[in-house]
Order: sequence, then structure tokens, then C-alpha cells
Amino acid sequence: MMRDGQSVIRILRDKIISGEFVAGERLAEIPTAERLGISRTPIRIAFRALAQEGLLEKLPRRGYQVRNVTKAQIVDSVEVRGVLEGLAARQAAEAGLSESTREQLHSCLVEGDKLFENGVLSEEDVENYQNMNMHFHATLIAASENSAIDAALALSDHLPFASANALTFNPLQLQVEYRRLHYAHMQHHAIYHALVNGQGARVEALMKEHAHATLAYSDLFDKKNGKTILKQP
Amino acid sequence: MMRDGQSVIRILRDKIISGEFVAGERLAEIPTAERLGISRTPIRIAFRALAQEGLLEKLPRRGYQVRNVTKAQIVDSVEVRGVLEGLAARQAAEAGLSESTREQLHSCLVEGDKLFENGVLSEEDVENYQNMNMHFHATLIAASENSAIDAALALSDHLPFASANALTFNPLQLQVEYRRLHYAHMQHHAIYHALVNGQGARVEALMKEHAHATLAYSDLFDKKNGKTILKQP
DNA sequence: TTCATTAACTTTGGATCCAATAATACCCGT
DNA sequence: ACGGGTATTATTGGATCCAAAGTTAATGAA
Repeated sequence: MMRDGQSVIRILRDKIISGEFVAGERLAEIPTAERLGISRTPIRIAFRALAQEGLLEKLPRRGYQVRNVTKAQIVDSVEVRGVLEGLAARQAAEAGLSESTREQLHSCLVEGDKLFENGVLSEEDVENYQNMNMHFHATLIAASENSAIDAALALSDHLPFASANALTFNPLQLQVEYRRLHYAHMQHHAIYHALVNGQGARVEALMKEHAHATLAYSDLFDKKNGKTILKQP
Repeated sequence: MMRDGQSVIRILRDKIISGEFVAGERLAEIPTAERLGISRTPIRIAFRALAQEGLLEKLPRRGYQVRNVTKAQIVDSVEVRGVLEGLAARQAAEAGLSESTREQLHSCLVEGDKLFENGVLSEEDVENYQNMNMHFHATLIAASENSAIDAALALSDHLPFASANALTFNPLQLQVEYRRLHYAHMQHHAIYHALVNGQGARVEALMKEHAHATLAYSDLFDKKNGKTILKQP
């Protein structure tokens, strides 16, 4: 089959996050390798990497186990993401925004404004919002020019629900989505305003609070039989 | 030879940090494997892990390269460590200290007080201080009960100079050391005071500032020919 | 002499092999 | 039937093999 090494890690990570690998399930090399139709070598490397990311737990001589991600851990990750993005925003403000960064952030704001113009969101709008949102955050982190933040955030990026792009939406309630994303977007405006005016402390506080916007929805999820399900409202 | 896999990672990491592998040096699998007298498999795993830690950089088809750690990156790491430990301290304060945690922190303070009693430090004293310091920080982070902080800090632990135990000392100037470590110890007292009184915001600010105590000494270091040397004062 | 084309050599990454070891199953004695 | 000890199996982890791809070197023509 000869899949690329990195893609094996991604495939396994997806299977864990999506719940195809049930939390607590034991994962051995040989069955997993056969399931993907590749040899054990890339599986071994992937297992180690995923253990380092915190998605798997090593059992001595018994392979690995899918870690059960608790609600508390999600909240923890969001807090960590908040302080790190807050630090990035403050450093960006203190160093001063480059014109290119300012333009990119501004165009994110304009794009978002357009999405909320009609008072309703389509599913496509939500997807566009997510892309814009990721771009906004990535631009901001890059603007801090602090590589240590990158590295630290890369870890939590892989944790379910904690990452910026995991602003998962509930397709059943586009009206609720509208209000939540609109609130988040208004925060982007405030963050932008603080940034261009060099208000480091303010933007740091805003960014921490903004991270909590992700959290609102983790209430909708519950763990049942180790599998993540969507609670019916 | 059959060394344990984890130990291979540690050995290579030490060689990088100690400067035995010069920054910018290219590292290929086969020569490295021969040098350690083992096969390429554990080397490959170790290279990947060290790249994830940020100590190595992958060159496509050309193996890996020892990353040149710049002064700016050290400062960045310290900032990140500061906000993360600050978050840990705040969460510990907000949740309330357990009696056991309080006792452990207190005994660190008492131990430190004893070291500074005589007005001078021996090299042994400095070593004891470092152990106490690590214990203080580890206890505090554990008290936050936030596993995401652990994970994020683990990364920067491996970066030279950024970690809490890298309060490296200059044996030529024990008098300077006395003052610097004494200042850091006084900060520990303030942090303890804020913690037991549940002052979350204060302890967070103190902790961020405390991280900068590590930084004072990076001024003494300079990069020359890619190798870290001690600048003569 | 210089540039291009091709051949040889490096070097990585996956596949497979083998040894060490822990877990399990089995068997025999009580 | 039950328990202890031994044999078998399962499973990891390092070593080695092989193929794909890149880099360097060499040769030849302009």
C-alpha cells in the first residue's frame, strides 16, 4: 500500500477523534497494520507520536490504549490555548503590527461581516466562517513571531474540541450558531481594535475570553459508552 | 548493543544540548547509528521525536539538522513558560490548596531559608537550591491538576535554558549567584503567600515575573561558532 | 573549458525477520 | 476440582533488507 508516513498518523488521529476507535480500546500494532493494509513500522511510529500528543496511552507490553478525553481535560486545553493565544496577541501588539498582518486581519473582519449581513447562516456560511476563523488565529500567532507558542499550540491543536478550528457547529440549530459565531466575530473586531492601537494588556484579556467561545458547545457533548455522541437538545 | 529506545532519545538530546552536536550540523541516520553502535530503527524514532521537540529540523531527503537555538527563541520559551506556570498557579489558587500541597511548598521555603542563612552559597548549596526549586515548581504545576499544562510545559522542558531547572549558575561568581537566587527565593515566598490566600490574579502575575529570573543569566551566554560559550565578564 | 546528460552512490522509509518477554493456556499432581 | 508450574502464544522492539528518490560525480560533446 505504501502510504506516506505522516498520513498514517493523520488517519489514526482521525479515527480516534471521530470515535471509530472507542476510548479505552486497546490498540495493538499487528491488527492495526492489517486493518490499514501496511506494515508495522509506520504504525509503530504513529503510535509513539500519538502517545506524545496525548491521544494514546502506552500500556507496558500490551500496546496502546485510546485515552478517554474527559470534559475536564477539554476545559483545561481551552484554558491553555487561551493563555498562549493571549500571549501571542500581546506580543504582536507590543511589537507593532506589520502592514501585511493588519491587512490580513482586516480582510478576515470584512469577510465575516458579509456572512452575518443576512441575519441567517447557511451550512456553507458556517464552513466559510471556520476557514476565516482559522486564518485569523494563524495570522495572529504568526504575528507574534514567537516560535515557542507555535510549538506549544501544535500540541493542543490535535486535542479534540480544543483547537481553534474545532468550533464545531450543530447543523440542527443554525439560528443558535448564528448568535454564537456572531458573538465570536464581534470579539475578533475588538481584538483587532486593541491590536492596531497597541493595547497589549487589553488584547491579551480579550483573547483569553475569546478562547472560551469554543467551550460553549462542549456542553452539548456527552460521553456514553466511551463514544462521543451528540446530545439531543 | 540493544539500548532502550527511550534512552537513545535522551542520549541524543544530551548531545545536542551539551553542544557535542554543533548547531547546524547535519545528522544522518547511518553515521549516528554506527556512532552509538545500534541499528537505524531506534535512531529514526529518536530523530522524529527530537524534531517534534524542536531540537532538530527535518531536511527533505537529507536527514536532520541540529537547530540553532537563538537568544530570541530562549526568551520566547521563557515567556511561554511564564504564562503557563502563571495559569497553573492561578488555577491552583482558585481551586484551593490541598493541605499536602501547602506543606510541600512550605517545606521548600524552609529549606531555601536555611541555604541563605549564612550570607554565602557553596556549590553544593546551589545544587540543593536547584533541586528544591524543581520540586517547588513541579508541586505547583501538579496542584493545578491541569494535564494540558503538563503536556505543554514538557515541550519547553527540553529546550536549553528555558526549563525551571536550567537556572544555570556561574561557579566563578557565587556572590552574584547568592543575590540572584535569593531574589528568586523571595519570589517563592510571595507566590506561597498569594496561593494560601487564594489570590489568583496576584499569583499569576508573580509567576510570570518569576519566570524572568531564569532569563537574567542568558545575557552571560553568547553563540560563537554555533557552540554555547561562557562570556567572560 | 563548460555545460548537460547519465551513471553511481547516498540516504530515507517501509517491509520483514528475529529475539526477548510477558501473558495465557495447558497439564499434571495432589 | 484446584493450584502450581511449564509450554505455548502473543506482542513488542531492534536489526536488516529492499525499493524509491535524490545527490554527487563523471564523462562526453559543444
